[in-house]
Amino acid sequence: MSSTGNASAPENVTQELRYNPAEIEPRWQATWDAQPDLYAAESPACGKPKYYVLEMLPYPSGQLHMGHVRNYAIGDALARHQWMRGYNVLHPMGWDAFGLPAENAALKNNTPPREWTLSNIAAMRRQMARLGLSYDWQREVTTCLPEYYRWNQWFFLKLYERGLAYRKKSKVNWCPECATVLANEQVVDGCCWRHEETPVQQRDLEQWFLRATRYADELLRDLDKLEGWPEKVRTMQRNWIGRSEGALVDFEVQRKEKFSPADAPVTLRLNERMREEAPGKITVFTTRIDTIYGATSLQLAPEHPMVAQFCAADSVLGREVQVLLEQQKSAREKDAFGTLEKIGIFTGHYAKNPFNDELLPIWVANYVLLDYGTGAVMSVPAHDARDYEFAQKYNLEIKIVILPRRAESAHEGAEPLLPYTEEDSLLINSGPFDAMGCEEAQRAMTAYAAEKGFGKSQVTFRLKDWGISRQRYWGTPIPMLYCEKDGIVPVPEAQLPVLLPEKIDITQQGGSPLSRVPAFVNAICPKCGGAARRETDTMDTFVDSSWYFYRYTDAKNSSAPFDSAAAAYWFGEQGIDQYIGGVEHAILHLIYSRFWTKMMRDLGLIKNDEPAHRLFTQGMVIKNGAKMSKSKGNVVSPDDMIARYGADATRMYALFAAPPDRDLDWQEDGVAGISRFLSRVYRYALSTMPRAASGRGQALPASLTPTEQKLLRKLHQTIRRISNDFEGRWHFNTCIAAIMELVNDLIAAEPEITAGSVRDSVLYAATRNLILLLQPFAPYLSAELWSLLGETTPLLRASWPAFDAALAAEDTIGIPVQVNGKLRAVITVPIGSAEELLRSTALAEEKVQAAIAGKEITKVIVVPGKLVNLVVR
RNA sequence: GCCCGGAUGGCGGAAUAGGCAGACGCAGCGGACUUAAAAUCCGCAGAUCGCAAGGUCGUGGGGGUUCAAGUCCCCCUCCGGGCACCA
Repeated sequence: MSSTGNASAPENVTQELRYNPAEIEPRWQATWDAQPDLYAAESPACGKPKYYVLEMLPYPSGQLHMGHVRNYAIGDALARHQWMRGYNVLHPMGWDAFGLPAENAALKNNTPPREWTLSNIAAMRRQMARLGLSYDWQREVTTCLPEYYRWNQWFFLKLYERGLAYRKKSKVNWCPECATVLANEQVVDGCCWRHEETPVQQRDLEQWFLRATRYADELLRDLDKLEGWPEKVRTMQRNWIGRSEGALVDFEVQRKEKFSPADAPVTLRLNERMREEAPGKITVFTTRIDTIYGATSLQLAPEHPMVAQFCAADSVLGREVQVLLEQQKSAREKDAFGTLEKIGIFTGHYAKNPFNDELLPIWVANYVLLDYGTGAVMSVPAHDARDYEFAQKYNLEIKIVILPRRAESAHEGAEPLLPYTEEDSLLINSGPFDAMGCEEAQRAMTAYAAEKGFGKSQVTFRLKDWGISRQRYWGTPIPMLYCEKDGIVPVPEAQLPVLLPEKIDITQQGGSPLSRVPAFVNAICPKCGGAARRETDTMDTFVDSSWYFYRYTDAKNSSAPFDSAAAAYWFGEQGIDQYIGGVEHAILHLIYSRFWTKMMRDLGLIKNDEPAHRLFTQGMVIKNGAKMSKSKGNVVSPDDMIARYGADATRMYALFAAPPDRDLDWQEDGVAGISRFLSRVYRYALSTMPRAASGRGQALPASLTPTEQKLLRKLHQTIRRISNDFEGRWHFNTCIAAIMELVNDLIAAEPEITAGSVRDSVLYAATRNLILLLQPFAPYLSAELWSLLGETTPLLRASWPAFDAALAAEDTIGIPVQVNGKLRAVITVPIGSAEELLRSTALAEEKVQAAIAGKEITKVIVVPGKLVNLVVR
C-alpha cells in the first residue's frame, strides 16, 4: 500500500466483488435502451436464414404476471440462441389492447379507456425492458390504435364482398356481466369465459357472422400438417371442428286419417284441420343409415319448424312444447343441459320410413339439438344409447337390425347386449341389405337413397360460424351502414377507418355505448346520399389477435395491412417458425388465426396455409399447488422478484424449476438458489478474469494437462447437452443444471488453476464459452462478463459455441457389473473396450468374485459400453 | 361417460434407444470462518437393519415380458386438463 495516503487506488477497486444485479442490470439496460436497433430484424437481403419466434401478445392489464415472465423467458432464450446460430431473427411484441377491462376501468376510475390502455402499455413495456427481453420494438403493434384496427375493418369489407361476412338473427350467448354477446368458443361450462360464475343467457339478436364453416374441412385436414403442434391441441381442435360423415334422409309426414287411433301408442290429439293439409317432409341427419330399418320413431328438436307447424294446429301440444323449451333454456343456463332427463312428447303425427314404408311416430324430444345436423333424428333404440334410454322410458318399440359378426361373437346368434353400437357387425331384418357389413351397407343405402331421390350423403360439422358482434365500446367499429332506402351498405374503403369516438359516456348500462353517440351513429349513405345509421356494435377482440403477427412483418404500412413480400419472407411456406403461448388458447385464438390465415391466402395476400409451423404451449405458474390469483392471495409479483434477486435470476428460475411444458410451482427459495448460483459464476469469473482475458488469441496447447483436459471435456459435454436441447425437447431446466455442473467443476478446479496447471488459453476458452452458454438464460450477467473479458463483438452476434467431439470424449468409462441383475461393482475400463476385456475385468473384480463364490455361472451378458451382468445359480 | 396428460426422496425435478434410480437445485443436518450472527466455504443426506463392513427394500397399486423395467405389455387407483345428449 502506498504510504503517501492519497495515491490513486488500483483501477478495479470500484469493481464490485459481490454479484450485485441491482447495479449491473440497470446499467446494461440503459446501454441497451440507447440502441434501438439492437434487436431489430435485418432485411431479407442480409442473406441469413430467417427465424420468426413469437410469443402470444398480452392484454395490457398494466402488470406482467409470472405466466408472462415464463412465456417470454422461453421465447427470449430461443430468440437469443437463434441469433447466435446466425439466423435473421424476428422477435416482436405487441398489445391486445381492445377489450372490456378498459371499459370497466373507465367506469371505476373515470379514466378514458384509451388513456388507461396506453399508460398500461407504457408500464408493461418498461417491465419487459427490465427483464432484458430482446424485442424489436420498432415493430410494436397496438390493436386499439386506428393504424391497426382500420385493417380489421378493411378485412371485414373484403369478407363482406365475398359473402364471408353476413348478418343474421340468431340465438346468442349473452353475458349479463359483460352486457354483450359471446362466441360459442367464449362460453365455458355454460358461463362466461371472463366471469366464471356468471351463467350465459340465451337471447335473440341480429349479429354479424364470419363464415368460418367455409373452411371447416380445410381447418380439419391441415391439422395433420401441423406436426410441430402439441398433439393435445390438435385433438382439441379436431373435436371442436367435429366433422362427421353421414347421410340426409327424407321422411314424408303422413296424414293422420290413414291410421286408426288404436294403432297409436299414445292418444292422438290432432284436430280436424290438420287432416286437410299435406304436412310435407322431415329430413334427418344420421351417421348410421345402416341401422335405418331399426328406426322406430322420429325425434324433432323442440325448435324445429315442423314442430311449430304441428303446434299451430294443436294448442295442447303447443303448451307442452313450450314447457319443454323453458326447461331446456334454464338447463342450458345452468350448464345442466347434458344431464337433463330425456323428455319427449308424441305429436300425434307419423312419418314414413322410405326404406320399408313403415310408419314411425313423430316425437318432440329435448335431447335433440336444433343447430346440429337438421334438428331431426331417426331414433334407433337398439343401436344408439340415447335412443335406447328414451325408448325404455316411453316404452317404444326396439328393433334389432345388426348383429356381431359370428366369428368374433362370443355368444353366437344370441341377441347382443343393448344398446349395441359396434360398426363391425352384420345387418339383419334390413330387406335387401341383409348380411351386409355396416360400412358396406352405409354406402349401399346412401346410394340407394340418392338414386330414389329421398336422400344423399352429407358431411356435418360441429364448428359454427363465428359471431363477432359485441355490444361494447372499446373495440373495432364494424364498418357498416343501415340506410332506409338501400338497406345494409358497407362503408366505402376510402372512408376507413371508421374512428372510434374518443369522448364518450360509457357509464350507462344496456345496449351498445356507441348507439348513444349521435355524431357517430348519424352518417350519410354512400349510395343514395341520404341519412344512414351506423352499425354500433364492435368486433370481438379475437379479430385483432387473428392476424397481428402478420402486421409485425410490416408494422408501419399505411396503405395495406402489410406488404405481401414482407409476409412471404417471414412466413415462408410454413408460417411462424415457433409460436409460444398458453394452452388456454388452444381453441379460441388458434382456430380463429388459422381461419384468418386461410382467408388471407384466398385474398391473395399470403402464400402460407397455416400461421405457425411449430407451437409450444407452456405450463401454468402455480403457487402452493394452486393457480396464482388475487382471490387466493398467492400472487407473486415479477417486480418484487426482480427487485430482490434481479431479472436474470427471476427469468432463469422460471426456466429452471420445471420443464417448460409442465406446470411450475413458484418457490421463492428456488429463486434465491439461482441468485446464489449467479453469484458463484460472477465470483469465479472475476477471480480468473485477468488470466482468461490474456488467453485470448492463443491457440489451445497441443498437449493438455489432466486438469485442462478434464475442464475442456466437461465444457464440451455441456455444449453438446445444451445445443441438443435447443434443437430438440427444450428442457431448459436440465440445460441450466448442466451449466451449474460445469461451474461447479470450474470452481472445484480453482486451486489447480491458481497453481498454474491450467493455461490462460484454456481459461479463456472456458470463460468465453460459459458466457455464451449462459447468454440465452441470463443476458445481463453475460453482458457484464463479456465486457470484462474484453470482448468487443456484440454478444448477440457472437457465434454459438461449437461442439468438439474429440475434446468431449472420455478415455475411460465406468461399467456397472451386476450379478443376477443386482449391482455388485463398477469397473473402470478404456472407452471402447471389447466384450472379452469387459468380461475378464468384471470376473477379476473382488466384489464380483465374492458375489458369485460357490455358484455356477449360467450366462454372461456383456453390452459393450453399457454393462456386464452375470447370471448365476 | 369419452379423449389427453401425470404420479419418482422432506420439496421442485433428473434418468433423450430397456442397462449404475435420485443429476441439478431447494429445504435440512454436521463442520470451518466469526466475539456472535448473516453471508460464504467444506462435508452428509431415499427408507430400513447394522458400531462398522455390508445387507434388505425402493419410481401410485397388482400382474406379465426380459439376463435386466421408472422406461415395454395387461389390469386397477388417484390427481390435473379438455370434450360432453353432436345423432
